[in-house]
Amino acid sequence: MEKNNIKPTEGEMEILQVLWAKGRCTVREVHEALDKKDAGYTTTLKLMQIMHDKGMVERDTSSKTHIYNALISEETTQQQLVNKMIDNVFNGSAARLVMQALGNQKTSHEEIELIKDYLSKLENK
Amino acid sequence: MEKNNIKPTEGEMEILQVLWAKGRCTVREVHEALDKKDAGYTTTLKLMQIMHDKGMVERDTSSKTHIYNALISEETTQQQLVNKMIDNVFNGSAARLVMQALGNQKTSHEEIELIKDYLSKLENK
DNA sequence: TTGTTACTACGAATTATTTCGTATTCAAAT
DNA sequence: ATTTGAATACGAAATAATTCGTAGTAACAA
Repeated sequence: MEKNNIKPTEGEMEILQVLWAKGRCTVREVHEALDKKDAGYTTTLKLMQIMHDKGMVERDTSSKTHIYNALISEETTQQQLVNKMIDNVFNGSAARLVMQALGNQKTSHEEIELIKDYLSKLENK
Repeated sequence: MEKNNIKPTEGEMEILQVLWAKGRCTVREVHEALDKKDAGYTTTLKLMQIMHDKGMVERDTSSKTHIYNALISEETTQQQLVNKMIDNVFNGSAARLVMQALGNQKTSHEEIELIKDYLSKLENK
């Protein structure tokens, strides 16, 4: 039984996005990177401290300005959230999620090709 | 500008699932149908009343036992949630969500064929 | 040394969500 | 008629998540 109850909140997801994209970051860097800076700096700080308590991120406190780094992997987290959505929202059918995802979004031709290749690979294994 | 800020909570989603699957239902029917009956009957009741306040469901109160019915469509709701997830979790790439969804779930051969057909249709329009 | 600035720590207010207890009402059975 | 059972209404507690204010501290420049 693994410790797999990591369920980032919405606010935590925003921060994880930044950490995954940019790697090691200070709180300020994360805060600046957040699109919707609807909240103040200390809010971002507090959130990241909570994430640290939860073990989602690690931090280097050797200098005054701490450096944060994601500890949970992007892939694993995405997988968990997708599986949860398939379950909660699409009654367990991955295919229905896929079609819903592709139907509405304007997906580029290249992306579609990419997916078809991927599907072929899936079939042949 | 439409009124499109419907963001069902997790609890609300569970109830909507039931209503979408079974159509018009009493509170008791919904409550029984909920897998994880971790909460009592009045919790389900209260939740459905709140959903009514929010305009997510309608209800027929002509008899003592009220009959509830979903007002927001399954498709629209799924679409919103998927789009949100593409944004929040997959940095805007629908293709990455799709692959993640298919990679891990054991998707049947038929489902994959279905999706490939769907993609072909998408391309030819 | 003394300010000034940017940072962390952290308690607490605010808001959202879930949960339950209790009062009340209606209907059906006794 | 009275009791009993199942339903609704609704306030309020419990829990979760976000937000902010303020205090303290380190670094660095004047």
